Amino acid sequence: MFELQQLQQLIAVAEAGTLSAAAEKLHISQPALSRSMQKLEEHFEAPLFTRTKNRMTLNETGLCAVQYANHVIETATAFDDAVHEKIRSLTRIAVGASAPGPLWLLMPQVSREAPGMMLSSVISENEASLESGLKNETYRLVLISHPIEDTHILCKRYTSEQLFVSFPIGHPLASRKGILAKDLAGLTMLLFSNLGVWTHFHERMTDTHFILQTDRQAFSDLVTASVLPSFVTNISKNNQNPQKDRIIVPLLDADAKKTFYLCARRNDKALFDHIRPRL
Amino acid sequence: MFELQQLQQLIAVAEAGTLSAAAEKLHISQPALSRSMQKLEEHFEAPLFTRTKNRMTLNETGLCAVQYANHVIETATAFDDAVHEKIRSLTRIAVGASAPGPLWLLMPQVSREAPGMMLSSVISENEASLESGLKNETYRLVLISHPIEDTHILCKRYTSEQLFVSFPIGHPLASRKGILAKDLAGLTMLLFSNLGVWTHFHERMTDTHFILQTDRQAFSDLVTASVLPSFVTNISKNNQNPQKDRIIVPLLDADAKKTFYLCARRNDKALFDHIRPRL
DNA sequence: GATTCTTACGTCCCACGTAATAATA
DNA sequence: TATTATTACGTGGGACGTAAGAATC
Repeated sequence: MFELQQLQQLIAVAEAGTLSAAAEKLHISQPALSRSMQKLEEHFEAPLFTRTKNRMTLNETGLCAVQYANHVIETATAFDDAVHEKIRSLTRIAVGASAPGPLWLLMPQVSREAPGMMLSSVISENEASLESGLKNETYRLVLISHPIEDTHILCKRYTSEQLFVSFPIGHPLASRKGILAKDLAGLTMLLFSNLGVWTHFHERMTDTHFILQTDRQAFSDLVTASVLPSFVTNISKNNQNPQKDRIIVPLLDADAKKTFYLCARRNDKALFDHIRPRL
Repeated sequence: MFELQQLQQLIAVAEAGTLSAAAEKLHISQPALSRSMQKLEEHFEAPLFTRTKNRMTLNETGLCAVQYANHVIETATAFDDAVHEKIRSLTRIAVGASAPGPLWLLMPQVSREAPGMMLSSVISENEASLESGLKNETYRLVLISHPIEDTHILCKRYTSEQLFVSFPIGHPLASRKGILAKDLAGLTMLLFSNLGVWTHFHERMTDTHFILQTDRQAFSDLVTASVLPSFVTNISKNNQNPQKDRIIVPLLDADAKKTFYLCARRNDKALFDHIRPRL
């Protein structure tokens, strides 16, 4: 049987036009490539090139072979990719979530339940894409703010997250027992980006000015260093170093509290069951 | 890149169940196969088998790989076949004819015009299949008893063939200047098989008894040795050793004379034009 | 003379088979 | 004990690169 390498070389020669150029592209010597093509011709017991003394051109057979060779290489590459992807899917747990907070709770638990596995996570405000990502095996676990009704999907309440506003001591609103989003009109606030579905909450607050920070550490430093109010949740309060000199006031709007659901495919029941809700 | 051979080996292992059995089937040693599979695993940087001390079983990745590997091998085999077929079609001239006589005239001409090419010929009474065979490149040349009207097909009168009956000297009908098929009613005749469209002629002669001979030499010997009448044509007269002690009488039926047309695809004009009609 | 392909030649690596090892049924 | 897979080891063939040759532009 011929070798895949020979087909790749044949294609390279067809693309480069000359043996020399193809050999250079393939990082082998011209004689090596010459012999390799001769071997291929021996295999087929027919010439693939018309040869003059210092020129080699694909003949009709060769052109036909190049066409098919491309197809073979494509198939072989697809094989390679598919197996690698299979391996990745068996050694990696991808988690999708529509908010960072619940994800902070979940990831350590997954890590504990699946030691040695590579973990990756994605935050997206698009819960429909997370749901379809779960179904098409892009994600093994998904956290979203509504349950999925589907016989192939396992789903349970995982945790709830409540928004607060963090004011510096002495801020006019710091003394309130609770406030509404509209009370923040006219203020300038610090906002961490990539907040998943929470994005929808502050998108409605068109009268408040937000300074967006994409870097988590920079955001944290800014909060401590400035007197600007920022958002906090019941989860982020516990997961980050506590902010001194700050008063936390709950947001009373209906959509300032969300329940997140953990979802997995039915065939992943073992992993799903091992992960305890954090209510 | 991995090797096609490794994929074939992987498939063999999957089918055989054990390395030993697969190695035997592949005519290589167990250690060689063991190492080859290890190489494949190295390539993927992941195990394809679950191993106990004296047992090797495909794991989920391996099973997945086997599936895809089958597809790759199929594609590679198709490539091999396609190129070989291309080579065959470029080194062989297949001729289809609806009668042996005109073919006897044609083949030496083709041989002279295409030296070094492999020649093959088929005789068929089904002229429609010959025509479609020409169009789908099964045949490069076709001889049939009617012209083809098609812009993609070249067609010209090639030769005519006239039937005679060969009688031994002294036969009651031997003195006739000409006879009709119905005059042969009640006689027993020698008939060579595989006569293409001429088959239709003697199929109508239900009152004549035919002794069929499939072997050309045996037929010839029988004609010389027996006193039975047989068919002859203007072409076979010249192409075979002349029959001593025989009188030849022309058949006067309308369909005892046929004109044969040489047909080729338009893109084959060079070959077509080089072949002179034999009228 | 520069380019291009082929042939010749020497080298080195790799894949093989044999043999030995280890574990299991 | 027979079967099965892996490891160790020595060998031979093959593919490579360098160098030389031949022909063309």
